[in-house]
Amino acid sequence: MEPPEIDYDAMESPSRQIAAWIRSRIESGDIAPGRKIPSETELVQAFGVARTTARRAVALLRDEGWVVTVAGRGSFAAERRPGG
Amino acid sequence: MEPPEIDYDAMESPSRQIAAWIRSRIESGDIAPGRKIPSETELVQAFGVARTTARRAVALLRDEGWVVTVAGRGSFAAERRPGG
DNA sequence: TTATATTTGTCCGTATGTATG
DNA sequence: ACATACATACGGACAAATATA
Repeated sequence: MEPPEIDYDAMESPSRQIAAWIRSRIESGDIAPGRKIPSETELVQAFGVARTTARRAVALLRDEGWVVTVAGRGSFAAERRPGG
Repeated sequence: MEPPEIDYDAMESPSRQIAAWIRSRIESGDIAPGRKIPSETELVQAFGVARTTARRAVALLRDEGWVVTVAGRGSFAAERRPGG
């Protein structure tokens, strides 16, 4: 699935737009539970954003319970949906 | 028994996946107490990983008490299970 | 004793990925 | 945006321990 372009005129921040895209991939099953989501570097390249922005997007998903982060390895789709 | 393929997108690191495979062989009795586990070189060939990774897998099992290592000879399934 | 092969031990450096300040 | 640290993996080189011919 191709990442959408960031809309810098939108009310939603770039980091939230990226988070929403990853979240939709998890919800649709494109990224199955326990599977790796794109790395920060890959998000930077795919969306053309700063690393900080990519990190914030992943942090949002982590705070929401959508992903689990393992230091040195990456972030992975949670085994169960938040509130599931 | 054929070694499983390493899943590089899984949450579990390659070294832990290899350790889990060896551990299961010991637990099932496939590798009896005192018997030799695969050498680092054999693990490298079987899983297609670097020796560093194979060594880490064995080190994990050693730390957990599943195997005993003898320099120049190899690693062997412990006589008794960890915590047994 | 010497030589060779196997296996583990110990370094080196490079790359990737996340954590923290 | 940057620097540093940590975790993990890859690849290579050589040493030490062990076993066998």
